[in-house]
Amino acid sequence: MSDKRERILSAAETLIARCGFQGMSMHLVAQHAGVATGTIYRYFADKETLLRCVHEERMQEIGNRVTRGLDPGASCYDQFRTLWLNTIHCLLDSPDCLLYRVQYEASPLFSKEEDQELHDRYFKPVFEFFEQGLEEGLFRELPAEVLCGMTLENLLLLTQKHTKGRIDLHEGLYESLIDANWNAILKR
Amino acid sequence: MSDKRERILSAAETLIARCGFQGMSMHLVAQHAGVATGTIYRYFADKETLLRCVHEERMQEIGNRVTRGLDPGASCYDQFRTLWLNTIHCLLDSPDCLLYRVQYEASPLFSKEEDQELHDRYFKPVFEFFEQGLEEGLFRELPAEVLCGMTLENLLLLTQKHTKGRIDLHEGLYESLIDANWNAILKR
Amino acid sequence: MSDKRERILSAAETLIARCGFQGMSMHLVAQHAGVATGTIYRYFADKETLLRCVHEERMQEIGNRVTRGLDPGASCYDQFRTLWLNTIHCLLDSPDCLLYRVQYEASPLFSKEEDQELHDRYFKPVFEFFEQGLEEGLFRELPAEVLCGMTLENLLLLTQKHTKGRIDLHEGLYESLIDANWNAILKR
Amino acid sequence: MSDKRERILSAAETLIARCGFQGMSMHLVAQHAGVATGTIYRYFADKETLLRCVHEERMQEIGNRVTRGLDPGASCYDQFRTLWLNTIHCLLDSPDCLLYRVQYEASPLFSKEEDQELHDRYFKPVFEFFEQGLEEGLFRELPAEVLCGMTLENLLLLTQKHTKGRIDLHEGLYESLIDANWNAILKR
DNA sequence: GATGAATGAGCTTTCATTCAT
DNA sequence: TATGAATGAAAGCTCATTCAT
Repeated sequence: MSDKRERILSAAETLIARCGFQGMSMHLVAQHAGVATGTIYRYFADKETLLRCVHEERMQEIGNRVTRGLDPGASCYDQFRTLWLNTIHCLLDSPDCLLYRVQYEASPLFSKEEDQELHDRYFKPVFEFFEQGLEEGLFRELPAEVLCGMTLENLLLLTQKHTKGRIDLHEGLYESLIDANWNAILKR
Repeated sequence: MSDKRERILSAAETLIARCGFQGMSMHLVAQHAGVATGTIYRYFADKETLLRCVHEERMQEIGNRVTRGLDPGASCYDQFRTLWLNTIHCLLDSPDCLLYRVQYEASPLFSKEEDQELHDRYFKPVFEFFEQGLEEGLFRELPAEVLCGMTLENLLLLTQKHTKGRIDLHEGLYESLIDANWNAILKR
Repeated sequence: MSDKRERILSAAETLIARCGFQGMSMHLVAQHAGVATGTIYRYFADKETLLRCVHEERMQEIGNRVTRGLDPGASCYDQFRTLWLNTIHCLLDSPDCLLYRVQYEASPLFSKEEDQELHDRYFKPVFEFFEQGLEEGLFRELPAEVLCGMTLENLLLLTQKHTKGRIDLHEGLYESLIDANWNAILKR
Repeated sequence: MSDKRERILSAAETLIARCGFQGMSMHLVAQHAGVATGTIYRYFADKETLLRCVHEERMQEIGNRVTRGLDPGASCYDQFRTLWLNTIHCLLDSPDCLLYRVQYEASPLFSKEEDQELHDRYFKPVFEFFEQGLEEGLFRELPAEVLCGMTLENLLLLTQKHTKGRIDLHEGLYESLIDANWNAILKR
């Protein structure tokens, strides 16, 4: 039953976040998942493959959460709010995912091509939103990737600071932050 | 002679950048530094300590580069431009440093307290700048850490995208980016 | 149905020849035989037993081929020719079999007693031939095993050299080789 | 001190002979040699390299023993006797070496080219002897490799039978065996 | 101080064998 | 009977660390 596959993936994610990429030993993953070491290899060819699968699964999940409820017919600003709030909720809910992603992308496993493909697959609606705003002449003439980086991925840094305890990201700040990010990309 | 200490630190730095956090073995460091394996342990208690020292060195260097030429007497906007340009140059010059930092901060070595201390020590002028702007009522009423995150650390993401080849960060974009970041934090 | 037993034995044989003694995994055998892993254990107690059975099958087959067409009523020299030609044809036809046997006999599986028994069972006519020649006073007074070793098993070495490409064993050499081997054992 | 290298090689050889090629684990080798597992890897890159080194060392040793005291000025028959006696003594003295060699040559490690090179290096005088006999018109017109196989390597089989307890190779048989082998290759 | 050979715990991975279905 | 997912001992190998020189 694929229940085991899930448990292995989940155990791997947790351990990477907790012990770092190096600290994630297959033995530990097996223990946390409640299976024998050999069992992991029934589901994943090797450690690298397991790591890649964790990555892809998480990317998909994040993509889904960030674009949830996005209505292409709504006003540009409303769509922006939806994306922004989805993003911050997603990031605050699963801080492990941050630690994991950052390590994955810094590791030798990571390849530009694969990354591009995953983004295209799971974050397409996000980029389409920014492209649309550009076409309407609403946003600064900067690549959609840049606009996205300055307003949404940006939140990765803030939530990391929050997790580290250096800032306190409470709801009271959201409106000001949304406004700040919106003003950053608005054409003047 | 502390010449050896320097060579060890430098070798470690190079190896982390080249082979990743995991690829940096003490044996390799010794070889690159031209010393015996055991010699490293005269200068650093263990691998963890060596890694921490490399980290601190890097933080100091980056702090220096980012605040270089910052004139507290200049106009707020001019100071902002200086910080912004210093930051982007620093990040584009040493993309390895990004990969390194990200791995370090995600690793179990990293502690909030130590991190706070390093920031206080090496990035004080940066935070003082934002504090000053806040006092003058020029910036949005958000924590200095947040303002800094949205405008300078923000560039970490953009340069990472640049390195990955997903955007092209040429000088032609700088003015628009500075303007975007400046507008983000300006009180309205 | 014992059809499965046959398929398992055959798969094992093929795999040993192709991948070597070490490369033969039970899983692979099962796959090649088109049965489940566990099924093998219905027919053979364990890997060792399977290996022993493959060995015995091979010995029997070789025994059959070597003694094929041997006529106890024919002249001693004619019988010798028959054995010699059968042997070289058998060895050249299945060079894998050599590699297999050599590995088997060198392995801890191999026991003197078992080996003796197999020889008695499958190569009896060969030894009887040499015994008969001895009784007739035709051959040197050496143990039949020695006579056989010097003239027939001997060919194992030559065919191995042939397989390794160090000599070229073409039919043109056969008469001279038969003559050489015959002269070796002839009493003078 | 290279004392350890010797101990490791020797332990490996013994274990291969005793437990078979597969039974020789690096852990066991380390134990028998009285060193730590990691120590083996200071002297040999990996298991394969260790195995190759054992092979080469033994080939050299056997080459030396077989050609010991060979006098190119002596009569052809005397030289033959020297080679023959050297060979049988060498083979009977170190039966491990047989088990080892046979397994090595049957393994995937073995390459024709490497084998050829080792033979050229360590058994040159043996082949030169047979070549000389051929030039003098003394021997049958068969490749030197074949003549050597029929008379000397041939003894490998006999000593194996001896070790297995199927024949008893005592000195009383030597003269008859030498004569048999000599007659086999002599031109008539 | 400096060396680097030696250590051995710990890593990833394989595979003969079992057993619930 | 037959299955094949699951097991876990054991394999080859690495590397942070020590210590006799």
